[in-house]
Amino acid sequence: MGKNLRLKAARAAKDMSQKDIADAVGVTRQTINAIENGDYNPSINLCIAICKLLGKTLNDIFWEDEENE
Amino acid sequence: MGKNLRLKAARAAKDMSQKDIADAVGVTRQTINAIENGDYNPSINLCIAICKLLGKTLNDIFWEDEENE
DNA sequence: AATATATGTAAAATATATTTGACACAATAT
DNA sequence: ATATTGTGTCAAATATATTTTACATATATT
Repeated sequence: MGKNLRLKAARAAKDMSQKDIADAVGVTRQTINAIENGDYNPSINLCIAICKLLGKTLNDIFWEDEENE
Repeated sequence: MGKNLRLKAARAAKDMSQKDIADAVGVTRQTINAIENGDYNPSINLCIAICKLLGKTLNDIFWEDEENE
């Protein structure tokens, strides 16, 4: 899978580090790093928690269609 | 967690059984059943596969906001 | 030069998603 | 009556997400 640049951008927009996100949603820094780098396949609940923290929706960050791919 | 009635409805709209969905996305019937009944926390890739199969987006089926909750 | 923060990565352990096999029940068809 | 399809559920096994610990590099700071 490719990198999740939309996540990286949304995080940058909030000026939060990977560790900030991790602490806020209750996972480790490595998990957030792996998601951003597209290394794996997180659970939907984790995705939802990240989206809510960043003020985005699932489609904003994790859905790929014509507009963002 | 509560039941995922939006998934159940989208499936009904396509006249597909739980097993039909399961076979099409490559998981077992029990997994689809558990997701519909809100028993657990599927991976985002599985959610995406289900959405694409049903012609819906992540927000349609798995995102909870003011409109659908 | 030394310290701190942010990121990338890896191996082993643990938690949990998912499978497999099974049984039950209701509705429908033969 | 019995066979079939769709659903709900459960226990044990397997696959994989996530944690823990650790090391490396780059950048900024004192």
